[in-house]
Amino acid sequence: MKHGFDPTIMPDTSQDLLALYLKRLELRSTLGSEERSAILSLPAEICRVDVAHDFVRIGQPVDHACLIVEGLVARFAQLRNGQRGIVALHIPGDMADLHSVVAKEVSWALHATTPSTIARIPHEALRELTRQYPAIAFAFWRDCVVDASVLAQWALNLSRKDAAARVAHLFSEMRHRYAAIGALEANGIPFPITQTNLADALGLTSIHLNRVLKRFREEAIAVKTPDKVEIYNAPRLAALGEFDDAYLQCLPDPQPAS
Amino acid sequence: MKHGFDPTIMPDTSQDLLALYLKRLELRSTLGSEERSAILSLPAEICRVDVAHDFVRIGQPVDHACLIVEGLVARFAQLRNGQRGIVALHIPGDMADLHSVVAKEVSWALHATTPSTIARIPHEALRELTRQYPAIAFAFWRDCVVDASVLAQWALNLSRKDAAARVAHLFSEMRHRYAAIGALEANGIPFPITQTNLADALGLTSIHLNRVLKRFREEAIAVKTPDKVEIYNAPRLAALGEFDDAYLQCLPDPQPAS
DNA sequence: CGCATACTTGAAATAGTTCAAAAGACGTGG
DNA sequence: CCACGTCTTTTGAACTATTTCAAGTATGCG
Repeated sequence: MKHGFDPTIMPDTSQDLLALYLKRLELRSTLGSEERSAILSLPAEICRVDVAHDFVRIGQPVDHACLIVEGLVARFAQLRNGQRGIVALHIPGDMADLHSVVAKEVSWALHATTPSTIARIPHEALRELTRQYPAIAFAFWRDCVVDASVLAQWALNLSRKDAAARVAHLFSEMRHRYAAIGALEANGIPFPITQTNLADALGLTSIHLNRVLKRFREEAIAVKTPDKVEIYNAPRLAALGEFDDAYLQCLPDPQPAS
Repeated sequence: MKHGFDPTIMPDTSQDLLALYLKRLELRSTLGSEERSAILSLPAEICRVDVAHDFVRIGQPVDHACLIVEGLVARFAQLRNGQRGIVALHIPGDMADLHSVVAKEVSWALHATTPSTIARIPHEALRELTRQYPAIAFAFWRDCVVDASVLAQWALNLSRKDAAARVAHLFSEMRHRYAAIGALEANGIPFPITQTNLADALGLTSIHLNRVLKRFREEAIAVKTPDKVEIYNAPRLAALGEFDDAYLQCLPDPQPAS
């Protein structure tokens, strides 16, 4: 396991995985039946990835994109000098590095914050689909644009909001995204990440984040446990973080997943 | 001029504009001769835009993308409550809102920080090109990905660097980008932006930015004037900002424009 | 049971903000 | 061409959010 992979191939479940991804695409794009079945026929190789392990590294050439099937994955931007920071978090259904299909060079790392499952989809298969179906090309391109939109929102948070608002915004965003894939839990969301990693993503020290979390706990707004965030006052959280879901650009809404 | 436009059509120069854009695309993508001439045949409507005026507004439906021909344009992310901040700066040759070709909703505003010239290219023409030429679809998609890469880098700057490093990084980035379009001046770069707007983009108060600029002036690193930045010590600036051009993802380099 | 990692808390230091105000640039109309 | 108002830049001083340093308490794993 020198790459941190356990590249067990499980072809019988790949339909399910791709259905997950298809559902994700259809959150934002309209596809015809031919295009749908083309997506569902993509080849996929399932891997388990270790926690705290970069399964995509800077500089390393890649010939596949990673669909998150289960778990939580952090995307790190990294400078040549090694300095790095989390710039995005990916949940099941996200194709974490769709960018790599068209990017010359991988300029980020992917890292599981909890033991996770990913599906590796060959770039060439994705490219072939975009050549055959312009609608799929648009859907991929659009998903990259939404990813950029999330990033822009995040830059806005970092530059203008204080610590509490940033935490509140991120919790609200994750809540919205988990809701979109039908994974809201009774009173909260899965969020298996350490305070250290969370602080990194938020541009805070873990010490300061800890104090903010303490405040949220004391004021019964939200409680972070190792694996999840229990949200007791979602409206308050959204207000604190000045959260507005427009930037996630979902389609009018095909009814909330029951 | 109720829209702040002066929609003078100058068809005779549109070849030049599109050549500018083609050159930009070819910085990162390889195109065949058929594709090249398709780009050069795009329809374009030239407009002058007033300084300090949003020529693309949130919510406003758009049916065209804006190619910056001359000047400097800021992209603002904006919340529904009106709070906004600069998340990107665009120089000539940039298609500032290529995203809008595939985005359902425009979630940012474009605003000229100096009197500028833009060319409006109809979405439908751009879409038609991507349907006909997969290579062009890849090139557009790739440019959006690079835009996201710049944004990720910027998020990293905001979350981990102090004021001086952020200023130094932005100056270094702009220098690199102006160099790529062959617009480096003798001892500096064009940068027609007020300290207030620059501070906004950097996530600083204009007061603090002013003190950083003073320091750079005193230490003979760089001097900001209303219209430009004179750079006296580019290596120092790059080191201070820990600038590493990899994220701009240009191709191996077709020789620096003389 | 012991070691490593994650979390929590306190106190001191500081980068950056806020408030306040003056001095310089620039265009407009008298 | 000068006076005026507006906008930008510059500077000072007080304040505060966040970091840094330091230490202690849980928690989980071999």
